[in-house]
Amino acid sequence: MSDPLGQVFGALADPSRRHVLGFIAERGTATATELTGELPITRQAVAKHLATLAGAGLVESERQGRETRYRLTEAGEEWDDRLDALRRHLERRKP
Amino acid sequence: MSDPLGQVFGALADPSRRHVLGFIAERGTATATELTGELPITRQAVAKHLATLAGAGLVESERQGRETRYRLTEAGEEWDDRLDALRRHLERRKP
DNA sequence: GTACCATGCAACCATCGGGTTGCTCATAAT
DNA sequence: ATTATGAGCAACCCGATGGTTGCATGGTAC
Repeated sequence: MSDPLGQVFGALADPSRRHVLGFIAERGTATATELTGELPITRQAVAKHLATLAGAGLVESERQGRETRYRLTEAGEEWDDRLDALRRHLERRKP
Repeated sequence: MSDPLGQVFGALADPSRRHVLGFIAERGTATATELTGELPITRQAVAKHLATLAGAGLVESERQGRETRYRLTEAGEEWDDRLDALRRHLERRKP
């Protein structure tokens, strides 16, 4: 809908989605079923989250045989970094 | 609900809310009714947006007589700056 | 070829979110 | 004292969202 910033913020607003982003970031790549083991939700729910992240341009997929591997886009990597920075920013400023 | 980052991202996901943030940023301070003139929505809708922004810690209010003036918190100012930077970031990388 | 495994798709459900209208309350302004 | 203005409920509407279950499909492995 032509509100790129809105889509990105919307995507990052959900904790599961941030977790997914972080997990892919440290693994380099992941599939929906792999991610499912990491979260207390079904594979289909994970798939939806991945679709949202893809819609926001943070993640992209490539089908390899019977599985679909996701990896971060450049924007996704930038945001993963920013998230780290933000978390540290919060830690430092709170206690 | 103890997901500070989520609340902030959620707050920033909405264009009206980003507009409100920017408007207060350049004015220094604003009331709900003032803001209403800036957006195609009712005063009550604006009030809800302000409540959301306040909940995310981006804005704070102070009642002065019969009006309630809102201004940015420190976090709010930081985010307003980051938003500017992000927009410029997007402009530069797209065309 | 048969069985298995990761996906994809669709319907459905409950909650949330952005928005509205309508009314009351308190503080100015006259 | 009356009126006008700004704010604060509360109830309601409806579309989006996070989640589920159930089933169909297409590769892989035997």
